[in-house]
Amino acid sequence: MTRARGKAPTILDIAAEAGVSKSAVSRALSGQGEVSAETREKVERAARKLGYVANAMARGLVSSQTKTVGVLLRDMTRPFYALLQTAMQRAAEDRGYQVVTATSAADLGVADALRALRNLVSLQVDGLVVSSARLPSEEIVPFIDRVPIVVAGRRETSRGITSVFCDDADGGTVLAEHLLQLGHERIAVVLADEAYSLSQYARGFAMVERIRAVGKTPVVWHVATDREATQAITDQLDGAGVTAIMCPTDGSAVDALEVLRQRGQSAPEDCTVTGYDGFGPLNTPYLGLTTFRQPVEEIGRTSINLLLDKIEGKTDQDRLVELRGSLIEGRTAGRLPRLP
Amino acid sequence: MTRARGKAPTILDIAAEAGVSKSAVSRALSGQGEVSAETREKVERAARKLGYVANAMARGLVSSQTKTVGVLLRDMTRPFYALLQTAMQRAAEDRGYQVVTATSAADLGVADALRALRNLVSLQVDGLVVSSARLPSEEIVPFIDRVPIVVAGRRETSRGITSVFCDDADGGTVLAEHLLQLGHERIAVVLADEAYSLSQYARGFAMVERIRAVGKTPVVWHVATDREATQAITDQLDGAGVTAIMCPTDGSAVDALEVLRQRGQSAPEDCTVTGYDGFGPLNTPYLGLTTFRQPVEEIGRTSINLLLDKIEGKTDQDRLVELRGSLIEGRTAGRLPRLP
DNA sequence: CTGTTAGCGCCTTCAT
DNA sequence: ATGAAGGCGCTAACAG
Repeated sequence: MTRARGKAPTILDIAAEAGVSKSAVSRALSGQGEVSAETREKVERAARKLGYVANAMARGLVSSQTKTVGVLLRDMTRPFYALLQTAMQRAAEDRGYQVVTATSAADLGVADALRALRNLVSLQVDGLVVSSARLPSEEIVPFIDRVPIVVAGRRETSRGITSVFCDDADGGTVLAEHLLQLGHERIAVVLADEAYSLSQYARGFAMVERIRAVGKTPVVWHVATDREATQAITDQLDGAGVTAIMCPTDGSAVDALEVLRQRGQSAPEDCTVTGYDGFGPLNTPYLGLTTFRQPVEEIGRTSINLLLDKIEGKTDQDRLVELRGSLIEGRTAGRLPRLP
Repeated sequence: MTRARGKAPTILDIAAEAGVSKSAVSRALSGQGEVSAETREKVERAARKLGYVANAMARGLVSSQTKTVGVLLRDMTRPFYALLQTAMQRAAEDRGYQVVTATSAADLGVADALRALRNLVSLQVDGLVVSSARLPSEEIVPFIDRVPIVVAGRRETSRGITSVFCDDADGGTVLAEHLLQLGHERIAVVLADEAYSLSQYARGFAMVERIRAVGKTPVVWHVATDREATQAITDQLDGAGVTAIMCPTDGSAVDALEVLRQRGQSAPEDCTVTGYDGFGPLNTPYLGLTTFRQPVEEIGRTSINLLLDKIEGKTDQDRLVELRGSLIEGRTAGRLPRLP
């Protein structure tokens, strides 16, 4: 029942049209090898006329390089990954590579991630950027001697893997320090489960550590994921006597603000609230979140550049690149407010 | 300088390892054709042992179908496209297809979009979903008899193209009607340029129309893009005497709220504000935006399903699928407030 | 049920 | 500078 689709023209069709051999066409179109100006001209006209588009499969099959890098992302609906993707795309494009992205709809489970990874490898990508805080490194290792790999967004020390990530400990420490400077004595930290996100856990852990380091006792509210912050805060805010709530993401910080709002309270008058991320739609002056900005774009750009350097043999070294973010002083954190 | 990368094993290696012919291997691994349980067993063991991953290029070259659909998106940093991507990914996965996404970093210009489109075609995708409100249909047409195409997010009437989109006129009308019901007499509409976004323009236009239809005069503030709403509102709010501002997106609605906040005002007490989209991080009860929700997930899912139906020859018909969203009554719109 | 054979579209020596 | 020929890894007819 399908409408007859015109078979895509091949170099043979062009060769016939232009009255030259297929190798001449190949040379003219790929830019490799010598061709006379006249031949090139004829070939190009024929190609345009027939609407020729090279078959990347056939090309990749013989040349065993596809000028394509595979990117495995955890979940595109999170601004972090969306921005990462965009930054990578741009960086790759600048160096003449194409990006093929694989994601699972929801959070990528290990099995899904592996399948996606195999698909990418199957597509003969020249390199791989893996950014899925959940995929254990053991699963990645089997691929490292088949294709260069860069892990983005988390520290990865396996031999043969370069990783680019943000120093979560630094961010958590800086934020906690900021609140301590503001005079807060009793601070709640919403701590996400390690299994859910290494990064969220790391930054929260650093906050806790920093608060302890100055002799104060943090109030730790464990949550499975940052999306459950609302529930945790609602349940435990009363009587906790905290003057500040530190959240693992900007999204959960907004949730915290909502809990306060429902009680007729607001930040920072009644309680200080901090987030973490500093990008995306929530990064708006209207909300004015006090948060820590992750250098997403830089992570993306750096990842791609290091990967392409590896692919092109410009370097043989694995590296650990740790990027730092910066504190954003918004309006949701203030000096120690009156205690209830 | 590159570390020697182990050549990927081919079916020949597996055939040797398993002691069978390469076609037996092909049959066993691809699931096509009959194979004895014993052979299959041997082959699978060998494949696992050697870490075999099929070469999608070779496979696609001969079978001329790749079980891959290409998706061209305008800009991944916008939640709309990110969510669309995710929904498509999920739908495709459910039917055994892989999604290859192409985007430009910034807004996809026509030239970029075309290049990306060619790349996708070059990869021999079995079908294409195009979602770039800017790419003129003339540019798409040349591809329609090479590969099935679905346009997502905008109405497209060219022969051979199925399109799935949201009824922006309906959304704009519903929102405007809502405000009129609330008693607003003088309403500002922030209208984005048609060249920038057909959708944003269409919904704004519908708002204007609806307001006129009941004999009132809308105050139209033209902007090049929704991202410039802050400037436009700041410049023109004073003395405009409006009691409500209708914005083309939720992002710009938040910008409007910020303009009010800087004047010590707020919605809906001093001025009603509405957005448009109803998804992503801004869709949070804390903001409580009165807005119109676009059925992004549904657009994505439907697009993929229609595309795959076309690919698999289940249908030969082009369709125009118009989906409807729904009004979200938040807290930023209220009854006619006191006039200043 | 299995092995043999012929390409898929392209690039790449090798002659010319 | 150009054409002829071989093969990349795989599937899909064929025979057996």
